Amino acid sequence: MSTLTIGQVARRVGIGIETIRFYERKGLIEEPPRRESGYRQYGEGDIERLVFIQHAKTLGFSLKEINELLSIRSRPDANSREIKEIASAKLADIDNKINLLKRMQQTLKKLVDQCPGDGPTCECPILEAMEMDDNGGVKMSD
Amino acid sequence: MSTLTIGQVARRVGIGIETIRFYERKGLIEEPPRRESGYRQYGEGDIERLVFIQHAKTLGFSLKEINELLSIRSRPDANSREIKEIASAKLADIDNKINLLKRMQQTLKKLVDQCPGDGPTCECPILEAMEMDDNGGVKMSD
DNA sequence: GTATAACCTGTACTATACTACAGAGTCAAG
DNA sequence: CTTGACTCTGTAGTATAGTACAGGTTATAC
Repeated sequence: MSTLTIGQVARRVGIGIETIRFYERKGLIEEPPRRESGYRQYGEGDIERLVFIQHAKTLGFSLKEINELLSIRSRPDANSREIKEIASAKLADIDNKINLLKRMQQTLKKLVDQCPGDGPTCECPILEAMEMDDNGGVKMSD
Repeated sequence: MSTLTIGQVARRVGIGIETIRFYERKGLIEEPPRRESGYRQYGEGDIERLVFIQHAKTLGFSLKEINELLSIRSRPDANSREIKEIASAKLADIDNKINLLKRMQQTLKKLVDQCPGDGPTCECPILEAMEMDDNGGVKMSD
């Protein structure tokens, strides 16, 4: 079985060398065997694991959560219910983030539309909204 | 004119004392005058400024951006166009974040729906999606 | 045989937004 | 006058996810 150096792995996965060592320190990937020189020796399994990490990241999982997913994945008696629960929680998480952002979007869009985009800032509805204690028709709280 | 201690300000605005000092260090609020003892003396203007900061935060502005908004606000010759530009940029920013999250949401929802929530993890479509190099109908890239 | 590319460890720094002390001094109530 | 609450400065830690060296060793190409 051929082995890969850290640089080859980095290029194949499309991440930085430092990132791989960082993941190792974080326990996301195992410490690989070393050559006599101390150089890390990786195999195809490490590539797969790193690709898994990248994919999980694009789905919104944090490194901590990815670590959990990985340890479930490597437990032979693991049930897919465990994975589904984590994924569902993440989905709820994403829903909440979207809702929060949508509220921000709505409020801000209203203010931007109201702003003439010219004239003194003392009449700017955007600033006014942020200055006001009780608010002129625009909700500011979460 | 009455003055307020940092603790009184913190209570009125609903933030921590340390946060106020942190904002001072960051230049978001000015260094207030001091009593002979060294105690900070705040006025109503400081309360308003801190409330402004809180409101801007709920609209999604970072402290750096809030600093910009504040400095524009305090410039007498400032034009509301400057504010509108910053707000529009932030709005575009929020739109992008929402779109990214929506893509995550879609992909993840599909996977969660496909997962039986029982059985071995080797058959879990969520894990499979993250493992695969080329993907089984589910897009993983941004 | 030498140049240089790649690798090693360890530490420190980036950004964001706080939060938590320690140790000392001050203020207000009883 | 004492006690406890409050405030001061300065430093360090939290979480997240890396990135960037310095200084030294090893591998590889010519």
